[in-house]
Amino acid sequence: MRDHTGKTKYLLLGTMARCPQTGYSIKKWIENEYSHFWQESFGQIYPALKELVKEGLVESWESQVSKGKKKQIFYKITEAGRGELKKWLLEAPTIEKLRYEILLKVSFGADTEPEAVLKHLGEFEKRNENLIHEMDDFIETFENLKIQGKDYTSSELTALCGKYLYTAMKNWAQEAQKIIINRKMIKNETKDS
Amino acid sequence: MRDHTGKTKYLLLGTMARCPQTGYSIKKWIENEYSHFWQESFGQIYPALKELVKEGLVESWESQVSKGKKKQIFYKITEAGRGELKKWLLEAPTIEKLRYEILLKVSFGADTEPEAVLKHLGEFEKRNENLIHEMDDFIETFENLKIQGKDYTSSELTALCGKYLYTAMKNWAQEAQKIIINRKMIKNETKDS
DNA sequence: AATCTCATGTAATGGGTTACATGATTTT
DNA sequence: AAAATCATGTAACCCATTACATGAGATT
Repeated sequence: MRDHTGKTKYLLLGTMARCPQTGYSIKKWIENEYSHFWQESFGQIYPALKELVKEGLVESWESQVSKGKKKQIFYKITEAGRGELKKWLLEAPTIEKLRYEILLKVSFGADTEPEAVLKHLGEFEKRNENLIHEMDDFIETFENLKIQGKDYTSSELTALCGKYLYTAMKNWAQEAQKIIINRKMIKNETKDS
Repeated sequence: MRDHTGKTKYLLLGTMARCPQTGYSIKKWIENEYSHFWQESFGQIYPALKELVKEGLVESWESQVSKGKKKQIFYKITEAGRGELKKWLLEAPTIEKLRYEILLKVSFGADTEPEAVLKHLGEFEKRNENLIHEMDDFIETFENLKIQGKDYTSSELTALCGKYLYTAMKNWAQEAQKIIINRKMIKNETKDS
């Protein structure tokens, strides 16, 4: 009885905890809400949904294929599903493994290709700056919605995490550029003297 | 002529750019130097090394199996290998995909299981705090080595990135806990009144 | 008419970890 | 003598992305 789905299963259950979903709506939801920290493809989602039905954690039904309606399969979390979700929520999250290719390039190239590395760092800085703005916009939107009485705490927390993370990366990129430039200057001085 | 190895290839070339290595020494090197931002398993490293030899990017030789010496296979980067490494260094690094399971849990659980989420966040905060200290120790070590004339810029840059990142995550975790607690209090007040 | 988005799905491939196998040498 | 570390490697498995296939409905 293996799993085939890793954490996908719980992500699906989590989105369904709010309201019934289709595979497609879940995909869109993840893209909007989590794309910065999580991603799922259709190749994962559709088989995982079927698996969840088999396990009795969700129920499904097809939408009436009447005029002007395309086929849709809706999925709703069951009580057993809520139990499974809660069980997972109580477990300690696994420690994330990061893979920042830019760090490898900085690491290997700061000495041999400083110009290229500086360019990468500059672009990295800019990208993170843009992401910070994105997060700010998100947060503002949520603030406005909150005034209208709706609750967007969890979306806000996610966006806030993004803001902190991207700010850190932007600042690091700036600092790293300074260090590399400094080092280059020292080298050149030594060479000249 | 496919690749089978993703970025592993370049990591191997990068480590060999400094000095010849064995598969084992590369593994240890990565664990010490990059474990926070990159990881490779033997199952990746050994086949990739053979592939690199086939491609003419590295040369290999076995150490003499004389008394008190176990078999080791050394790998040295070739000129073609350096060319390949440089080519990769000039390319823009791919955008990293993050997967923070804790964010999913915060997202799904802030409402239904606030206590569990607060616990996760507390542990996340502590873990990141420890990592900050680790990074500080690294940086200090490098500073001392620098006084002795050695160059550890790239290691320093990596550690600095870690410091920035882990600090951001620690701060976010603190902030997130505050927000959740606040929200719980407001909810309870509303209920009481 | 063409194209875009909605909607569901499968197969191939890629990339990576884990478990296993083997054996020497070093440390306790 | 036992355990840990050094050292190399393979096979199984897992997880995920990408490409492909299909077709309806909406838009340009």
